[in-house]
Amino acid sequence: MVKKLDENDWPETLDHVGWQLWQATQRWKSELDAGLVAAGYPWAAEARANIVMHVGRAGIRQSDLVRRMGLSKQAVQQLLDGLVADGIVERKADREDKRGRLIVFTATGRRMLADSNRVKQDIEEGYRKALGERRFADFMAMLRELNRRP
Amino acid sequence: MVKKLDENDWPETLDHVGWQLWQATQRWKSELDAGLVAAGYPWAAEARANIVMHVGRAGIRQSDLVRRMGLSKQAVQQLLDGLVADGIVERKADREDKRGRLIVFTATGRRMLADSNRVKQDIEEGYRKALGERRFADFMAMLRELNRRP
DNA sequence: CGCTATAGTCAAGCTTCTTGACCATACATT
DNA sequence: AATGTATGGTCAAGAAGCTTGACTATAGCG
Repeated sequence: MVKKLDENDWPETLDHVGWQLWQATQRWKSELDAGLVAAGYPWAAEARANIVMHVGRAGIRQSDLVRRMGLSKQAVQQLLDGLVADGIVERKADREDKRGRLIVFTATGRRMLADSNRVKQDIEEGYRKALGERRFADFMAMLRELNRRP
Repeated sequence: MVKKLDENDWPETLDHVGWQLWQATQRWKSELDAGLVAAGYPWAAEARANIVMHVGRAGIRQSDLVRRMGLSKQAVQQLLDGLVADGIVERKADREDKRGRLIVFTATGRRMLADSNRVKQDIEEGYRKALGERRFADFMAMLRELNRRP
């Protein structure tokens, strides 16, 4: 008979904020991936898809992407190469800085943005249902507070 | 003059649960890494360090690690190889299942576990201070609720 | 003007994780 | 007991993801 591990059998070290946060994030990400794959973006689970959520209607600077994502600029560059090849974004010259490149959505990209917003709303809906409107609002407020700390 | 992006200038798509969760998790992880590096484990930021927090005093099955970490069994195996080489854990035969291998801490590993628990408590202390005891408890409760959903 | 910081590119390589093929033990069915 | 299938683990090869190093071009400051 194989010993079955149950909830209380796990090592005591495990129940801390970090683990709970990690689990929640993993879960959110995999729900997003599943939703986008279902919406017709089979590569949604790949690394370059992470960039999409950082590009707004106004476009974003490559160097700002680097800061937001916590990756090297070369990594971001490579991920962007992929998205450009997919026809999701394109690099435009930045008028205010000749060194810069502005990343903007193509028509396909705008469609994907809309789709992914829809998926995100669906996921969030699940959170609201689980916690209730009021507590969900509190939850978000606390997350923002934690992330804003110096 | 380079255009400076401020808080309100970010694309509207960004302020969702997933992003906040991702940020919080990243931050927690990097605080843990920094703490462990400071405590004398220079490889704390590397992938194999993630395993340590899953090994309790009683040890854990390799296959249970696989389930908990969301990686392939081969990946877990490789990470474990690293930890064994570091002298942090060892593989023992599992008496209840001759196929299984039990991952247990060495003396060095137990020391690291203690150190990392200390670091985690310090980090959590920061969260408690930021939110207050009461709200932090709520926060954890909500995280657990979200993670327990079917 | 010259100096330093910033934005981006190209190339090479390491780390991390995956897939595929495989062996041994366990468990269920008959 | 005999057989089939699921589970636990290993070995090997390779793809994905990210890094470091070396370089070019523009910006901004003294």
